[in-house]
Amino acid sequence: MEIKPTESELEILQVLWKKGQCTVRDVHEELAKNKDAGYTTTLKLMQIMHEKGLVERDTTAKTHLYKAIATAQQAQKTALDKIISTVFKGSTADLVIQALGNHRASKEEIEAIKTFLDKFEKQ
Amino acid sequence: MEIKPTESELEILQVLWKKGQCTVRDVHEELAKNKDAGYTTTLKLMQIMHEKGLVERDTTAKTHLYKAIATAQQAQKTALDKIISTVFKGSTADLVIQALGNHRASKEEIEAIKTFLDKFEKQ
DNA sequence: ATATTTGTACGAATTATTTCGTACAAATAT
DNA sequence: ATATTTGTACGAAATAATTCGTACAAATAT
Repeated sequence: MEIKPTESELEILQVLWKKGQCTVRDVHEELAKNKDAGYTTTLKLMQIMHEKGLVERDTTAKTHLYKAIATAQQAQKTALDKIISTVFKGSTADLVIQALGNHRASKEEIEAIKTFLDKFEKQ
Repeated sequence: MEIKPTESELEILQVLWKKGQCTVRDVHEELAKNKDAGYTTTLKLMQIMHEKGLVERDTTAKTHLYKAIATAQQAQKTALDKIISTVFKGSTADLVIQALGNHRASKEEIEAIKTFLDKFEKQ
């Protein structure tokens, strides 16, 4: 399934992934920490996301509850596919090496990756 | 330096990175392979990119020559920073593992990555 | 019971992005 | 010399994304 949220929609999805089911207010409050926009803006965005099928909602109660439909994993895959093809000439290895070079990972992270690679190689 | 091209601008940058200095026609012809838009559309975009400082151009001759200002590497860094923070909760390791899991790399690529990690770890 | 608060709906303004037509100059072909 | 082709400039339309005001209903507080 293709998941192609806009910039602002992604901000909202992040909150939903982190906190699970949320009211508009929950999301808005969270966004307000780093950003400054009106409540109805968030509401409208979430309504649009619902129309687009990015989120599902429970309208049983007066205060609606929203939930992301795609998992963070799916969004991660889409985002990776896109940048690998647009800025990394299709090379996953390039991306990995850049990523490790720029954002230095901790020893534990490096170990985790090596373990992963070993396991991977055995197939 | 922050490099934040739009979707279409990125398509143009890809061509410039691949081919180096280009005329509008060069770029347009390349884009036309996968996409279908008018010549003046490409021209206009490249003019806007010039205004924004994404490309530089040589207007000595009648036919102008364009060149990307940021390197592909810089754009790669920006793109990585962004998705690591937006979809990978800040974890580079998560990104690397996802990337390797989804798009299986060849044995050579995996070796390259392991070598890189070893070298990296020694510091 | 009434006023205030908290919520949704939705139209419309604003801003960003993309697309293209038209004007016109320079170069090239006939 | 003149017509055609190839190029830039630029305004403006079309589309997409974001923001917000206003209306109104339900819940809560006074």
